[in-house]
Amino acid sequence: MKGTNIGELEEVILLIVANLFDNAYGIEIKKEVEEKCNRTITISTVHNVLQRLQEKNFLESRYSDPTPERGGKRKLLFRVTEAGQGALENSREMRESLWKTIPKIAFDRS
Amino acid sequence: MKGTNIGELEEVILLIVANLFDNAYGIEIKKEVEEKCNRTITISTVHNVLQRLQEKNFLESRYSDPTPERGGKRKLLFRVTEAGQGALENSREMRESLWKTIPKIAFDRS
DNA sequence: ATTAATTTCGGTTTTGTCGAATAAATAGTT
DNA sequence: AACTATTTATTCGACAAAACCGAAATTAAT
Repeated sequence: MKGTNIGELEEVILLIVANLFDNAYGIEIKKEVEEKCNRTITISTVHNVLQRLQEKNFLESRYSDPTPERGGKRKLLFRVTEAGQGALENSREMRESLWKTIPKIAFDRS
Repeated sequence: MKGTNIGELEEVILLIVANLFDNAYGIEIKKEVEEKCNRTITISTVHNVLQRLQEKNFLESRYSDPTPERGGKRKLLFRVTEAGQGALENSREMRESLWKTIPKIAFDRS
């Protein structure tokens, strides 16, 4: 991959960020990935991917204000960029077009 | 990933193998990936992924007879296994469900 | 100080990638 | 028939990028 492509986990995290809308930050994203995708993932992995996605300009981020709870330090909030949205739509369309042309017999087992 | 997960390229190659039905072998797969996904890829990459997919039991293979053309040596033909089909369906459903719940506003830009 | 929520750092394994080597078949040449 | 190009294919060995984790650092509230 030449830096412009999008990996499997990158794609789901992009999708999760879009879903989380204005509460998309590390820990919340980790929770959603685990729930929605039925898989475990560490917070370090999430942040690692988030950073790569930002370097590729598929995500942008800003810091929130700290919340008034114990340990409530400021959060790094993410949002999908226009480029990110484009990448998401491209891979969706590409895969759907492949699904459409799979011959019926392909999945028959004898 | 503990060997049971499926990468981005692994997924498209699985899809292409299903599409190619009974002519799914290295070079043909390479051509299809390049056409359908609008990206370049070497034959070594294709074979490498094919092999991993087989180790994961998402693909099975058999040798064809040689074809009667110049250099027409036997081909290694691939077919998606039941497990492979399952993996494909799972990731499709997972992504579609994420798409469905993205709030309308998420992709609005101000 | 201590505790809690969050992100950052350093490193390992798995996936994605390629160039070059090898194998097997046909066509042409001697 | 035996050899040697040429063509279609797959295998090998190596490296880069993506996926992954444990532990350290940071920041706010108690």
